[in-house]
Amino acid sequence: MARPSVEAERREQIMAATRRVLVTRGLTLLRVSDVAKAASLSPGIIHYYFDSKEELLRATFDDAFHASLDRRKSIIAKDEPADVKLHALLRTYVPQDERTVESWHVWLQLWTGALQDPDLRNINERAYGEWRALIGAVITQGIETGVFECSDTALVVNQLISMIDGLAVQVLLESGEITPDEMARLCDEYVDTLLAVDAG
Amino acid sequence: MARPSVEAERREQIMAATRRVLVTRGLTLLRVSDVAKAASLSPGIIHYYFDSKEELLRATFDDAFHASLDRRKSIIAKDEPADVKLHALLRTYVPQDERTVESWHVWLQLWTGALQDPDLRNINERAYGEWRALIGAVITQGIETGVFECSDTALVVNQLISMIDGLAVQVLLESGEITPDEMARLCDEYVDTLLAVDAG
Amino acid sequence: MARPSVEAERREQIMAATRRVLVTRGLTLLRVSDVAKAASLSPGIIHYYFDSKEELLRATFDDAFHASLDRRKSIIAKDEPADVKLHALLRTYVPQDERTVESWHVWLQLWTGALQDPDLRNINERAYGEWRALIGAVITQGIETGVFECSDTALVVNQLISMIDGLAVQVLLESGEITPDEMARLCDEYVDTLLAVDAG
Amino acid sequence: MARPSVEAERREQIMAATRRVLVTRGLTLLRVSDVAKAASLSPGIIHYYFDSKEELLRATFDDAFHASLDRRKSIIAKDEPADVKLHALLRTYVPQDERTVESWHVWLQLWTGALQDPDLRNINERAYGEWRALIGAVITQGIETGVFECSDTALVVNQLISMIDGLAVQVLLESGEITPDEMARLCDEYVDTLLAVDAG
DNA sequence: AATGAATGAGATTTCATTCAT
DNA sequence: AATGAATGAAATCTCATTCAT
Repeated sequence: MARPSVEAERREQIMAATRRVLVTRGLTLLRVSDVAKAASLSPGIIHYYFDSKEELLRATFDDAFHASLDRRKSIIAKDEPADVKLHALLRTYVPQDERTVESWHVWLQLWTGALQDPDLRNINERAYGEWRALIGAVITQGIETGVFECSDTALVVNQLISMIDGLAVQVLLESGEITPDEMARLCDEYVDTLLAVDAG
Repeated sequence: MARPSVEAERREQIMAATRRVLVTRGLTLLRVSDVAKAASLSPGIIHYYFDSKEELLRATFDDAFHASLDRRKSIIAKDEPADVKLHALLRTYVPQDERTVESWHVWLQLWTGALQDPDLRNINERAYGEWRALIGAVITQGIETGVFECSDTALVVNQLISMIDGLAVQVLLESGEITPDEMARLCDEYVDTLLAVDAG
Repeated sequence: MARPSVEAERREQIMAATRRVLVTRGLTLLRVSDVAKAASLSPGIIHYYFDSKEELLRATFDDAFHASLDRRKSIIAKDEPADVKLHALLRTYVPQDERTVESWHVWLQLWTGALQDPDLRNINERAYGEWRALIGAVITQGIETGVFECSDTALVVNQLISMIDGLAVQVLLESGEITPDEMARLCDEYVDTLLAVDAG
Repeated sequence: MARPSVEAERREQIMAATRRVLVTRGLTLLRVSDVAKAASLSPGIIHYYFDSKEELLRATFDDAFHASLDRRKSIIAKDEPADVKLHALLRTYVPQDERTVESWHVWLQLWTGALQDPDLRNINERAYGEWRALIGAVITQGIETGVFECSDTALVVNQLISMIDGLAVQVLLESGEITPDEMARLCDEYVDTLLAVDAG
């Protein structure tokens, strides 16, 4: 059997390096040579696998979004009560471990890049669609199983997702007020208040 | 009599141009020569008033934050019921008019810049402190005058601000789901639900 | 009586400032604005008195040379024995006091400038002609009055002047070996050995 | 087999070009792009091998000093009488051939650069230490073999070196009086007079 | 596949000079 | 006479991209 193409592996290696450089230097200061160094490769080879710096970034953003989604999908696939799953899902958004911090950095850089780039806006749009569906599914399941009560699921989903985004930014910026724990608490409280069965 | 120093005026002119370029090109693509052109000035003069590109951006971010704050302060200084003022305040955050869109662009670029720059993180930290105080004051006034009911003001303030931030991002990215109107509705609903007098 | 033109005074003020900047920053790094600052004037006025930076430097070099010469002429005009005058003259070349150090800085910058500029080479040529005549006159006087003995005055003059130049460079460069005192000693010894009456 | 690193060769190529530009334009007017053109390279590559213009100049000065020293060492290593070697050595300092002229240009630029730069002063200090040792060794050898007579070797060495420096400056500045031949004669006469065996 | 040297366009920054006041 | 703001050409330096090996 032919050895599986090194291409996929090398592309992943380069995108992983790109994510790390996005954390350490940000989109504005990112150089192709930084990525090469972070991947322990030569600058030249980057352009063998990616047509341009722009293409590299687009691919990295797209890849990061799919990886994030897959991670979350595995949580809601579990056979557990909806409220347990929702709180577990919320935890995965708190930038505490290195991987989550990295994901958020990539995401913030995507936002600013997307302000000027329709392709990146497109990635953002698809991503948010998926996330709304994901969280919406858990809430719906909760309503059906009687652990949640909610008259406007879409509204809660959008409020919750935007709250998560805004809180994550402050955590990343090392806000004294919004620590990772406080972010978790604020999200939990929102869910408990808005979706409580005996709220009425 | 000495003519009034042109310095303050010229600095403001350059920072206004910087804000416009931040909207059209973003932080990553912003060139000093773009700013000069936008300000109808020669490239050299930018460095006469700002030591470096970095310094120019820092000053622009700082200035934009103070201007934003002043605009909002004038709203809550008015002699109106707290709920009216709160909803009016929320409206000022919806990126609908050009000035608000510009403010949000500047703010998003500040976030990503701040991820790598302690000075910018500092500006963010001060800004959020002020905004929490501002919104907190309106809610407190509402509680005292009986139009709001709330057991944990700080929690609501933080949830509300983060929700605004997250929603604004999606509006700027031209999300099909989160339009300016929808952003306004989501904020209004949150306030009406969480601070309603007869919520219990 | 009309107040004497401010022009001569202002030109001297600017050239003095130029000399100071030549000491602190050197020819390569000298900026017109540095000179203006050192003279407590605005950058614009420099070009009112000097057509260009080049002209300013040429004038400064020329002026410095004449001032140096005048200072030395006053020494040999004194009514003293030739050997006393020669040793006194040698002392004035040792970069010990601030004015002499400044003169030498100006002179070294003239050398490097002159390597590419015929006008400056011309100043150098005239200056060395004058200095040879000056020192030659003292030695001749010494021979006539019997305190010196020398068969080739021109040779000694040229050896002595070049030695002074080479030693001054090392003193300015803070050589550990060639201190100001050592420079003085080396010059004195040369004169005492080469011009001694009973040398034969 | 790995091709031999191009780095050493390229650096030497660039420093050689730098020396040529120092001759034609001098330190003040030297541009990185001039060096690139003189080396038949693109401007960008200069900064690939040297961090900055300043670093390039420092390296060039350092390299030139070592090359000069090596050239002279090969002379005194020969098996010849000390007086022959000393006169041969003196000849190498007369700016007659292109290479010697270039060396002196570089050296004069080093002096003026060193007036403001401790690193360059350090190079000068080391260089003069070596040169004193070199000439001192030849004179000592001459004394031991009976061709020279001298009671204070250090004094003669310092007088001779400074005389060489001062004379070379005037030759470079195309003095009518100090031609290359006259420089050689003045040095020879000094040595013959001061080190003559039957001087006493 | 991979390297890393090389290119060259373009960015920031500097600064002599000009000019309105 | 003098200021200092403004210009604009040119300098240093950066870096995406190419290419010979």
